Amino acid sequence: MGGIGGNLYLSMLNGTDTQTFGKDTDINNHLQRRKNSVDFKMGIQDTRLYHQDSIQNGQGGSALPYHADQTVAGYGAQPGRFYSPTPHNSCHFSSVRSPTRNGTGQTYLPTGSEGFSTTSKEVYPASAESYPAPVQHGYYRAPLYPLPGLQVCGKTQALLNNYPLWAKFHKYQTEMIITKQGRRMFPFLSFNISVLDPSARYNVYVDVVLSDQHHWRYQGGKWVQCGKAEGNMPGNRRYMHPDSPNTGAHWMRQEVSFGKLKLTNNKGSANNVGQMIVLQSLHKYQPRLHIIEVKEDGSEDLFLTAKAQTSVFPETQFIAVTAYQNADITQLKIDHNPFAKGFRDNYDALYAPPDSDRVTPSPTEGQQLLAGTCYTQGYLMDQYMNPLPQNRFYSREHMAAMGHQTKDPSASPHSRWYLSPQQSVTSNRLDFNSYEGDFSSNSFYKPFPLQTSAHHTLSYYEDSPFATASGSVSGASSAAWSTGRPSPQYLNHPCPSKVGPSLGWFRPVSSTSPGHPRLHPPSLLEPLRPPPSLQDKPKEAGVGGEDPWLEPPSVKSVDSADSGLFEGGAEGKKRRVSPYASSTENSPPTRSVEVCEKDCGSDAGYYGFYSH
DNA sequence: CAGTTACCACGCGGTGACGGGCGA
DNA sequence: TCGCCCGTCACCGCGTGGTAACTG
Repeated sequence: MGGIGGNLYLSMLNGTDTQTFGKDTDINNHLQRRKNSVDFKMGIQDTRLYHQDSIQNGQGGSALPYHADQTVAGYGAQPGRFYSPTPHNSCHFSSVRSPTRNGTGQTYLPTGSEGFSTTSKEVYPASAESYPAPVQHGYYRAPLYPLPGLQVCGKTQALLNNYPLWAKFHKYQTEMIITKQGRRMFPFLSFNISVLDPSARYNVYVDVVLSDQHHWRYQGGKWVQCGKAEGNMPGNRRYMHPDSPNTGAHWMRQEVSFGKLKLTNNKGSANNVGQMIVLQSLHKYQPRLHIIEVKEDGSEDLFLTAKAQTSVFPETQFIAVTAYQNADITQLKIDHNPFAKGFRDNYDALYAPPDSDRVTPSPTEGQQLLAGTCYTQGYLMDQYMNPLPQNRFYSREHMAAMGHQTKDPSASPHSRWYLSPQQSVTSNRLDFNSYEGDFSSNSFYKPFPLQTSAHHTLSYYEDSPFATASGSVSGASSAAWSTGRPSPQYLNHPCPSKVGPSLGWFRPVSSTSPGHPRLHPPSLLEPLRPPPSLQDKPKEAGVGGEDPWLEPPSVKSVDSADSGLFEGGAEGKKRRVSPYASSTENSPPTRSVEVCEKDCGSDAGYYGFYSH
């Protein structure tokens, strides 16, 4: 077991700033030293430090060494269980972890006894029925996990970066299209990995296993089980991250994403076998993240393999389909996947259900929001918390009328509330070789201030808007929120407090709600809270009225012209500015730059994620 | 009839060709 | 005049969901 003997375990989540504490006094001392550590404060005020041993003990482990560290945090987690169900933090996780539509055992619990094989035998062994969730899930003690989408296995922490989006899909039972030529996942899997040995080498890969032994069918607006799953499905079900093998430092340095992973139903496909995972339609699958230490030459050592870490995020469960069944899922995909933008403009008019049935907020709802906030574009952002279709609610003229500088993404005082960590992705993502270089050059893409790696010392905070405890954020400095990790939505995750304003997705876990006096000095987190104008806004009612912590219903993202790729020249002439080059001019070197230089020396285009 | 497949239009970014401005 | 830099434009490829035709 990879426990650390009962020491409280604090991590900045980026793995480069992890410390262990033997005593509470150590924590307090550390707190003094690290006043600005938002993560840390979260841990303190919620007394939800990671307790490795407890976590480990909660797994009900396996005799197999490999699975000894397998983490199934959150599996079968019941509403309010993932989070501390304390009054001030009454967890709305239930709204995230949707119950199955048919009431059957969606929260199928892997026991960790399955192996790596790609055969059907790796199906989670027991039936759903055999897993009365309250007993089966690995973490009975709720408070141990302060962050959804975070899993600690052994020493390693894996954070599901786009957790909110996954959760949003999960709420409606995620469907993933599979085609013969392979279809990318959306949302895709993206993790932040921490607490690895920086010098050791690891393979990081994802496999997809059957989530249950049932065949599913969509009937009457619900997914219902229908017969047994077909076993012994041939084909690859493992996708090795192209950077593998690589050092722990490498994996921890950047986000590890699997955006190019493709799903196919073509069993005989010999092409791109390395990039494709073969699945069967109408079966429910569970992706798993594996981190295996390997030898210097990259080969897997039996002993090291035994220490492999596996993380399972139930929210990433999906049903493979050849055509979308649930219109809600279709709508979510259209709304969030930038490649589906072509379906956004007329979709509402053609297909939109009544507002009350909408998955995503109606224009009316969106218009209630402050305009002009999310000035990002494209896939990466959408992947995290995409705005609604860009054109849906706010025309550029409207934005201008609202007094926002559409040319300056950071100009909006509220923009950072909608900024996606996916922007950071552009500078901190590990995905194939496509993350080529510096996308953070524009000031808009400053590293996320919570990073405390060697690349980003706390001094960063001093320059960040958070250092100005006033909470007033200049447009320029607000950009600091635009990138990096961990994702704001983790730091401020869900747990929409009943007393709190909307935008719970961005609310600090810490609560300043009545009855729960602040246990800490003004936190750097506080500026994270939405500005008053947003706070005062009535809670958005999505479908079901419950994911206030997700992205705001309407956010204006911008096209390239507004994304900072262009800027006014000295002569007022519109001048194209390379998104990759400006860092040398006005922006301090960013982490991504370093990463770029160290790793590949190429530049990471924003959309480079999709480079081929 | 349910599920699968192939094709479609769409939006987007990347790329290269082309031309204009500017300095040597 | 030449070379360089930069901006504009068109084209291309990719990935997307929709849809009709096909299949078992």
